[in-house]
Amino acid sequence: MTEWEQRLAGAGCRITAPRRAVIAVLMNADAPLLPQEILEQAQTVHRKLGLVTVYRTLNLLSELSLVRRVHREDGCHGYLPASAGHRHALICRNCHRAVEFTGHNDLHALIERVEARTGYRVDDHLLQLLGLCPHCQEREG
Amino acid sequence: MTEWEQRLAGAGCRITAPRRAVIAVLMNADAPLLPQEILEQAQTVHRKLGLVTVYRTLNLLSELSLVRRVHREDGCHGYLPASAGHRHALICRNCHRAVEFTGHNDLHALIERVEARTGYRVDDHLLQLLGLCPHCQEREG
DNA sequence: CTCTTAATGAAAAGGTTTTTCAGTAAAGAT
DNA sequence: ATCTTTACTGAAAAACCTTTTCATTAAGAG
Ligand SMILES: [Mn+2]
Ligand SMILES: [Mn+2]
Ligand SMILES: [Zn+2]
Ligand SMILES: [Zn+2]
Repeated sequence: MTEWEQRLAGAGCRITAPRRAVIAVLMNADAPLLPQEILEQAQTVHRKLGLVTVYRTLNLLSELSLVRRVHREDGCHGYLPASAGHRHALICRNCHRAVEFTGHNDLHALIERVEARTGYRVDDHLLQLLGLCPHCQEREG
Repeated sequence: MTEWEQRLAGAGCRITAPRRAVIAVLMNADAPLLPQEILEQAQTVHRKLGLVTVYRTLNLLSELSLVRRVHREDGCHGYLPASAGHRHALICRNCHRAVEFTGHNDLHALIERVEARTGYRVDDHLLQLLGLCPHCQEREG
């Protein structure tokens, strides 16, 4: 039983074959995957898997903070395995490989300045970085 | 002729009644508007306006950096009038009133640290803050 | 093994955004 | 003011993405 499956079980959820197939695909993903892409890859393991179950499993894994949802310019949402704690995603705009980073200090300072200037109280944020990974820099430069 | 209309004309675009209606709504917006909301408000000025033209005008205004697109948790995109330069949006999660802020210094420092740690070259980012505006803090606290 | 009910998949619905295309009107030329 | 060109428009349809519904299945406790 993987760590993710233990977390599911701990939350009172059943460990089913469809969920295992989705988890197997997501756990090793190094780029954000769309629900449709997850379906196609996971169906090689569990042929009967349906797209609805992919969406339901993604919602479940998101609630457990096992995956992170990233916003794409085209309006779709991709999903990545998430380390524990509050992290953000940096995504290669060429090969889409993603890494996580913590922006805690700089972001906290920024948020305090903005709060002081605007009078707003900030309690959440959305931060994603986009660029070229080392590999794609070589191929392009 | 408004400033926005001058920018459109300068880009070689025609100033039409549908576009004027969309612009009139967006120019004075203080919260992100959905295309459907823009349609409804703009139709009080130009009855025949269609949703397709709202989308087309939003793309046009985005390209000219006259409006900024904000990402909503529900997956839709709202649109706000945008000041010149690179700004970000801070949105009240209660009344949705939005203000802009510049995150230049803190964000630049953060990005340099992330570049050094990951080897990625960062060339774009997505940052939005969410919280309570002063008005809604009073009503809630 | 039996039982309960959470979970599943197919189909349908819901919602947003884009494409198509025939008709319209903006704006430069006459 | 009228003509001409063609960018622009709106209705309809298509293309997507995501959620809801509901009859069926199977996980896992007892
Ligand atoms: Mn988004
Ligand atoms: Mn953060
Ligand atoms: Zn790359
Ligand atoms: Zn507010």
